Amino acid sequence: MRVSDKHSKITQAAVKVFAKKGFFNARISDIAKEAKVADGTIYLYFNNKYDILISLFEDEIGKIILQVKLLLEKEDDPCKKLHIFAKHHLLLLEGKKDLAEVLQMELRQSNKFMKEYRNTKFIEYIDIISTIIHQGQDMGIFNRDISPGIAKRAIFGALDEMSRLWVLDDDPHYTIEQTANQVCSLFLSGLKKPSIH
Amino acid sequence: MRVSDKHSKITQAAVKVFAKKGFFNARISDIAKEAKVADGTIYLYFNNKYDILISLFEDEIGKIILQVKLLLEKEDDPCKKLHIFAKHHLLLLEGKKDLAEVLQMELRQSNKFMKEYRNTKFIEYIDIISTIIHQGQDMGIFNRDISPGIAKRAIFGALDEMSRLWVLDDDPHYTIEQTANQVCSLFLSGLKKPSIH
DNA sequence: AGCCAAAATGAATAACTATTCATATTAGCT
DNA sequence: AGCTAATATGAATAGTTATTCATTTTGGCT
Repeated sequence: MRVSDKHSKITQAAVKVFAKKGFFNARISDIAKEAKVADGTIYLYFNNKYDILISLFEDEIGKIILQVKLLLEKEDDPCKKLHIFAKHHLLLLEGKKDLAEVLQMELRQSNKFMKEYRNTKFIEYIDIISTIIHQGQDMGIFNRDISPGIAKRAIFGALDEMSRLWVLDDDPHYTIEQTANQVCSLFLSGLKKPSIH
Repeated sequence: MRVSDKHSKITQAAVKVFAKKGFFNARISDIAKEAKVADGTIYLYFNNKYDILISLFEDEIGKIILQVKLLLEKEDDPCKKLHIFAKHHLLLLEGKKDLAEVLQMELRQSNKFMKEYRNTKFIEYIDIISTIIHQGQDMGIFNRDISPGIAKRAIFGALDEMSRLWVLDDDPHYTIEQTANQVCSLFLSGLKKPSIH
C-alpha cells in the first residue's frame, strides 16, 4: 500500500468525523475507526490533531484554487468571471458537503487556537475575487469607488453565509443555480432600481 | 448583592474568556477566576458550560435587536435604513470587541454540538434586513428580482465577514465608517457602472 | 524460506477538567 | 445577639482522551 493511500484515507476519515462532530468533539479514535487504522497509525502521518485539520485544509483548498483558476482562465468578462467563482464556490456543497462544512465551520475558528498558523491559502483564495474586481475596474466596467479589498471580503462573506444555509438547513429553499444568480446580480447591479433619466 | 449581579458578572467574564480562548479551550475555572467567584458558584446560575454560551447569546443579541429596531423606527428611506443597520452591526466591534468575537466565532458553530438549540434570536436579527428589503420593494425603490430571503443572508454574511477582519486583524486598513459605506454602496448600487443610455 | 527494516498496532500513560457536594459564610430577621 | 435559609466555596470525583511506545505484522529482497 502506498504511503499516500493511508495519508489520504485518514484525511478523508477526518473530514467525515470533523463534519459530523466538530473538531473538538471528534476523538482521534473516531477518525482511526473511520479510516480503519489503529489510533497510533495516525501519528505516523500527522504530528497531532491540529495538524490533521491544517493539513486537510491546505490540501483541499489548494485543489479548489487550481480548479477555479483553470475555469476563470477561459473567460474575459469580469461579470461572468464573478458568476463562475460564485457558482463554483457554492457547487462545492453538492458533491462534498462534509468538506464544505469543515472548511467553513471548523477552520474558521482555527486562528483562535492556532495563533501561529497564518492561513495563506485562504488569502490566496479570496484574492481571486479582488483580482476579478481590479480587472473589471481597469476595463471600465466596474465602478472605481468600490474598494476591491473590501468587496472581496463582502462577496466571500456573502457566499460563505449562503453555504451555511445549506450546511445547517435540511430543507434548502433555493437551488445552487438560483442562489449564485441572485448573489451575483445583487453584487453586480445592487438592490436599487436603475434610476430613470 | 443582587442575584442578577453575580449572573451578569459571570456572563461578562465568560465573554472575555470565550473570546480569548474559544469555547472549548475555555475552562470553567478560567471563567470563575475572571468573575472572582468559586467554580461551583457558576453552577448555581447556569446548568452547564453550554448554557453559559446560549444564555449569553440570547441576552446580548436581544439587547442589540432592541437597539437597532429603535434606531430604524425613526427612518423611512430603505437605503438609509440599510446604512443604519450596517453601521450599527459594525460598530458593535468598537465598544465590544470580545462580545462581537464570541457572537461571531463561537455561536456560529453552536448548532454542531447543540442540535436541539434553535437559534430564534439570530433569525429575528437577520429578518430585520429582509424587512427593510421588502419595504424598499413595496416602495418601488428596490428591484423586485432580488429575493429578500437570499439578500438578507448575503448582506449579513458580508457584514459578518467584515467584522471578522477586525476581530482577526490587528491592524485594520479601513475605518468602520468607510466599511459601512463601501458595503452599503456595494449592495445598493452594485459593482457595475450605471449603463449609459 | 529466511531476514530485516519499515509500517502498523492498541493498550497504557499522563494529563486534563466539568461537575458535584459536604462544608462554610453571609445576610435578613426577630 | 442568635437563628435560619440562602448563597457561596473549592477540594474531590469521575470520566474523558491525545499521545506514546513496546511489540507485532508486513512486504520486499536474496
